[in-house]
Amino acid sequence: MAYWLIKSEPDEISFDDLLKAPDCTVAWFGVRNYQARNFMRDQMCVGDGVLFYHSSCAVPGVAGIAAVASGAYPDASQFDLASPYHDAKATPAAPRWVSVDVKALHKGNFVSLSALRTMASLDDMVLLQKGSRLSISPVTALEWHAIVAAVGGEGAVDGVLTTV
DNA sequence: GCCAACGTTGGC
DNA sequence: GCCAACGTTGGC
Repeated sequence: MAYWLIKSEPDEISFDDLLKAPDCTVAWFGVRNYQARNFMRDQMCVGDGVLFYHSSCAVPGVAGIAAVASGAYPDASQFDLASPYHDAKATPAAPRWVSVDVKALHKGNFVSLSALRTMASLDDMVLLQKGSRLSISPVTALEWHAIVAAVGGEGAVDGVLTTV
């Protein structure tokens, strides 16, 4: 059982989009960073908790709580010539990039980046470190519980995430 | 739009 | 394997 924060530009996929999707689930594709890929490929498990973060927008912050809903599988967009995520060096026999499915669990309070920065328990959070650009970053249990409490999602999340 | 920080590429 | 140049991220 692990916890993660994933960044999305809300213009591309917002937390509301996730809630509107079938089964509140979307494929998380387009990650083109090796460290983030390795987290998905090697460590993410079904039932892990996910903080869904809106980046590159007017008010960045945690927009909702989600869960990992699949193991890693090849990201189809790497083979798609028409996709901005196409990768000429990837082949179906030797894929480079992976996706996981992400399922929305609860939308509560929006917790802005500036609010996160005021929370003492988050001083060491990867997201808040200077120059941190990882689109997927690990979250400690302490950080998870502090942010879920700020979102107001304890009830909705309790018992939903599985123990792996 | 600016710019700091970081990742990737490619020549040597 | 070094490292300069370049591209990207993302807050402001």
